[in-house]
Amino acid sequence: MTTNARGPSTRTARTSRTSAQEPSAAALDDTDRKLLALLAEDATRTYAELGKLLFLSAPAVHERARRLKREGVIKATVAALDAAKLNRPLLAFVHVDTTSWAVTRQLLALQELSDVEEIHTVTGESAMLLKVRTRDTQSLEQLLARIHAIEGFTGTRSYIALTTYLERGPSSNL
Amino acid sequence: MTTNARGPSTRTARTSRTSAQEPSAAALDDTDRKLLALLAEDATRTYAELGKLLFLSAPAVHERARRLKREGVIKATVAALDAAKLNRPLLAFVHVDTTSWAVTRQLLALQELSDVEEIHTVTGESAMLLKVRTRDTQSLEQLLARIHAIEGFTGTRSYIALTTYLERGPSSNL
DNA sequence: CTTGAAATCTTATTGGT
DNA sequence: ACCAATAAGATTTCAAG
Repeated sequence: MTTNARGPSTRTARTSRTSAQEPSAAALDDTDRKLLALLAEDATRTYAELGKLLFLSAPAVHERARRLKREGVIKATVAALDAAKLNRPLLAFVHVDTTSWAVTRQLLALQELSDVEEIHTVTGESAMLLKVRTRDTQSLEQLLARIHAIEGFTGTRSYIALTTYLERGPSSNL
Repeated sequence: MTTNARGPSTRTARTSRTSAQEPSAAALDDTDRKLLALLAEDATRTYAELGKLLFLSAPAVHERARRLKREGVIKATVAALDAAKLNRPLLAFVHVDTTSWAVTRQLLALQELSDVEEIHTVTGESAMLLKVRTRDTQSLEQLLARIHAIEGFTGTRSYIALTTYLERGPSSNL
């Protein structure tokens, strides 16, 4: 009988149907979450390196990664670009107050603009929230002018970011 | 003499010093921007495939990608995770009104929480803006309670996202 | 799941145009 | 600056325990 240094009773939570998860939520064990955290930080690591960090073999890591991609937990592997280096140092959050929800469709046309990073409908006094990144204040003004050209909203309020202390994607809890 | 189908006079804007760019901005030509857009969308493509799309050879693409990483335009290559699959379906933007800037330091401790995705100081009536993603409204309430435990702020206003129509990172203009 | 190994593909480099 | 070809390395897949 061989002693297993990395835990003989590693239960896989995936196979246990103890609690019915929400429809869109995936069943993940601690190793999955640790792997996701590592890949969310740097996806260029080799499976051998990941295996070392996770105390697993390379093929095992590969299989997990494949499953997570297939299940959609990993949506994509993308390059994270530096906005400042792309001549977009000005980050702003724009609240758009609309009178009717019909205006929403008009605002969706803004996703064509590369200045616009996020478009959400939100609760509260404003109906929509935009995260935009422009070259300078003039570019921001042009964008606001374009929004103002659309009929059916009360106005906009812009919050310009002075310093960004943290900016990352969704991370797994562990 | 051979006819070059992909444009014989492809000027490289990199070598021309026509306009003094801002210190942190990198000099990029159209091919660079197109490459960045492709990598920002899907970084798992092979250099051969990228070469096809850019009408370049694999080594040429590789050299450009290497330079862009070295210059910091490409900060990292990361896995984009699905927040809903990670049991974080609730997205909210929290405006924090503070009386003094000294409170900023306290709020920076929040970056330890995996719920918090972004922390900015902003102009306008509120001093700080947080982008948070929680499992449910109760988790959001706990987070807000933690913020309220800090002294020296007027209050918070939360905007809960109902639908996210667009969410992407910084993209290159072309 | 692990180990080991083989096949395939990608990446990195060299020299040449 | 790009291309072609080579060399090196990684990923992926398979088999056996």
